[in-house]
Amino acid sequence: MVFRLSQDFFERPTIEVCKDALGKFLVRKKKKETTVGKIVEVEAYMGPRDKAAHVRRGKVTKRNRIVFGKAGNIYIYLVYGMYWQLNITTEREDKPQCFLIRALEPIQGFKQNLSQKERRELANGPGKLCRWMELDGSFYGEDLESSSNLWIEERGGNAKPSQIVSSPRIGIDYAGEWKDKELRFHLKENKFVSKRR
DNA sequence: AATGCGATTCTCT
DNA sequence: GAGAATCGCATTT
Repeated sequence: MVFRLSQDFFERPTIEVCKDALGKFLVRKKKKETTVGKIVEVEAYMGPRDKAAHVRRGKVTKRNRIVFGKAGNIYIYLVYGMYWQLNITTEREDKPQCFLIRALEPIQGFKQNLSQKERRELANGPGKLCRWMELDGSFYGEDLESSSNLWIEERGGNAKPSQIVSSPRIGIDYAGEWKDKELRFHLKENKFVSKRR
């Protein structure tokens, strides 16, 4: 059975949401076609005490304000002047946390004559999956429970705990003692996880 | 008003 | 493995 995840899925402890998000399907309805990708890699950002998080120090800014809102909304921002990063808010308003989607296994919405390698390269990174699905700042604050353009589906079958691998997060070496915490989760031996270690 | 850099990716070596 | 691309935003002056 197939159904869209509602807010109560996201309004839970971020690490649980991360693990349960693996194996779910991100659906992006464009004007002419619909793209679908299986979520295979995510990272948790644990709020003000997390030195890698944008909400560290607990200060609300123009960029991070949506993280201080309710769960199940899109937090999307630009890094390095060119790459969008797709995050989803979790927990209640008093816990400004979120998770980053780092890689998708493309399921639908790409040329059928792609080579295995080309399909692997389509969404195996947080910037690349946004480029593929044409996600940008216009999606800031989008509500996954009610949006007609973007949502997450369960299609039966969740990832078993034995299939989930945890590791340190990517690209946050500045985060002090938070640098080594295993807050990155991906599906074991999945060929579509991002390259960087 | 100015500065410095990033939750990345690509190219070249 | 190193360096460039490229700009909005947070922080400092």
